Parts: sequence; C-alpha cells; structure tokens
Amino acid sequence: MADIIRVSGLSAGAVYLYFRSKDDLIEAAITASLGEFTELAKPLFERTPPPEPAAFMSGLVRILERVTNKGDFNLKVIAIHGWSEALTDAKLKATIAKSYKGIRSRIATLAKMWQVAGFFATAAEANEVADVCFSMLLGYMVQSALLDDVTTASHAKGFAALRQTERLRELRA
Amino acid sequence: MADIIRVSGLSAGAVYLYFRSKDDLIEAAITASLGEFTELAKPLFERTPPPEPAAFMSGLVRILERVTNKGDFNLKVIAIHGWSEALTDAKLKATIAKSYKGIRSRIATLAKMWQVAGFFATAAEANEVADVCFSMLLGYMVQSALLDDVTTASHAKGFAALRQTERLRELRA
DNA sequence: ATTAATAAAACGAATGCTCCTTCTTTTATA
DNA sequence: TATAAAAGAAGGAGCATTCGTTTTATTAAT
Repeated sequence: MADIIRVSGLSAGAVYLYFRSKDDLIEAAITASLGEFTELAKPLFERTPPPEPAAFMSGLVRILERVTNKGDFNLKVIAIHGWSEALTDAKLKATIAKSYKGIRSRIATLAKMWQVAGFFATAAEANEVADVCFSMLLGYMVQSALLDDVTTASHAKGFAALRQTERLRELRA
Repeated sequence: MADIIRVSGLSAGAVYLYFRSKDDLIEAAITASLGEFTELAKPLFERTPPPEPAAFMSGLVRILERVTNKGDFNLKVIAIHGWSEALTDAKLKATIAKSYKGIRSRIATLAKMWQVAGFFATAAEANEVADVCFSMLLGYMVQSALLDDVTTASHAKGFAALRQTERLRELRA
C-alpha cells in the first residue's frame, strides 16, 4: 500500500476514495491487466488465416511483454504477487482461474485448427497442447521477473526450435 | 508464521530456536526443496544414453510433483509465495536465481546432446530451448496451484505432442 | 534403582512494530 | 456558498519476535 500510495501521488486517505480496501485494489489491478491482455490478444486469436504455432506464440509473448512492461514499472511483479495472494484469497483465485482458463481455451481452439492444418498429430489432445503453450507464457513471466535474462525473442525462438527437428529437415530434403 | 507454528506442533517460541527469523525460515524452506529437487533430478540428467526430449520432460515434471506434493501439504504454494517474497528480498531472489539458472543450464547441456542426436536443428540455440523447457516446468507449478486441473501426465503428453507433427508422419510414411 | 543436579528444549503470554483503514480538517471547484 | 476531492495524523488490528518460566531430558552420585 505504501508503494501504491507513493506512486499514485495521492495521500493514503485519497486512495481509499477509489478502492474500498487493499483486497479490492488488488482485485482491480489484476482484473485490469488481464482485461488489457485479453483485449490486445484478440486480433491474434481471430486472425484469418489462423497464425502458425511459432508465429502465434511469438505474438502472444510479445503482447504479454507489452501489457506488463510499463516503462518504469513492470506488471509481472503484480501478477506474481497476485498468484501468491490468490493462494489465501478464494475470490482472487477464482478471478484469476476463470480468466486464465479462458485464455487457455482460446489457445485450445487454435490448437484444433493447427491439427486440421497438419501442424500437430490429430491423435494429440488439443487441450494438453494448449496447457503447455500457456505454461510457456507463465514460465516466461517468472523467468523475466526473477532471473532477468530472458527476452520475448529468445523465448519465441526457443519455442520454434522445439518444433524443428534435424530429422524433419533430412526427411524433407 | 501462525500456520507454520501450528503445523510444526511447536510453540511460537520453540520455532525461533530453530530459525533466527521468518526470513531465515523462508530461505531455509526454499533452499531445502530446491536441494531435494536437484538431488532427485540428478539421475535423470546423468542417464546414459541421455533421455529423449519427451521422456526427459515427462521425468522432470514427475520429479517436480514428487518433491512438491507432500500428501496433505503442497510445496508449490511455498514456491509461489517464495517468488513473491523474492521480489522484495534481494537475498532470496539471488538464492532462487542461482538455483534456477543451475537447473536451466543442465537442461541446456542436455539440449546440446539432443542436437547432436538429431532431435533439434543444430542451428537452434540450446539455451533458448532450455529456457522454454524450464518455462514449462514453472508454468506447470502455477497452473497446478491456481487452476487445479493439470496433471504430470497431461503436461508430458502436451509437450510430446508439440513435437509430433502430422506432416512429419506423412513425410516418414 | 533412586535421587539430585545440570542442561536443553519448549512454552505462551507479553511486546512492540508494521501496516491497513478511518476520520476530521483543509483545499479546490462550481 | 455549497459540493467534491484530498490530506495526513491517529486508530487499531494483526503479526513477528522476545523472554521469563516451566517442563523435559541427561548425567552423576548415593
């Protein structure tokens, strides 16, 4: 709260004119940034033709960076504090879970299209592929916030590399 | 602290005979579980011949589950609280960063072997592949703790599916 | 074996600090 | 002059930590 009051440029009392409580403020902060992410990601999800896997993941991680990296302040910190808070705040946990599951299910929808287009084995479970893609996004946040040595570009390249085997190239040749 | 005191079965005062402070206790908890993970993962990293990508990731996520899932108590909660704490505790952040980077670099070593064995394009950056694999592990923790709907099996299958394209099968046929 | 003496471990109420929240006063706006 | 917004000191609850006391364990001696 002290940090937020300082950054807001308001007094302690004034902050409570805009938010009923600390929990309310946390809820609002998480909801707002999740909303912004969902909004910005919409064009990527709805693009026709659907983006290929590597292009999609690259776009998604770049949107995440754009939403979280607000110059002097990085919202990844808020996200991680939010996760921690959610472990003891059922309401916040439900809010995050609902939003995350929504994003994941949109990825799953795309994964099904990838299967139709031949990017993935049709035998695979699209939901499971989506879970792993989403994990990559979450893991990127953690590494970015705590290890400070990952970039959107490196992560996108790493994902793309996961899918490009030497053997595939040999077979194509 | 109240929770820890309760679970320990000791009094508040007695806990402070074993840990100098709350921060000390947190540091010890994180260090201990990271140490256990590293120890249990050692055979997987040192196996000859090196495990294939899918088998390795499956093994790694299962070890993570084994380390964190202590019956009535799940250490993933500790990990996430630890991340949050590390954002405002430079010492804890350094501890976590060092350990995580160690794990990641071991994955990178393995990734180089995968390249030699033809599982990945030699043009790829092994470090970047390792970063993404590690993200999957971190993301699994978050989803497991907050969404409660992922399993080691589903995540392992999802990773494996990422690498099995329909087109590759066609080319092999 | 029993008792006494010493040391170690544990207890738990009390302390004091941190931090969220409120409330009265002050300043700005219409 | 009336209404809205902001200030900031004070309240007060929660929580990490301490400390004097009590209990338990260990060792030595009778």
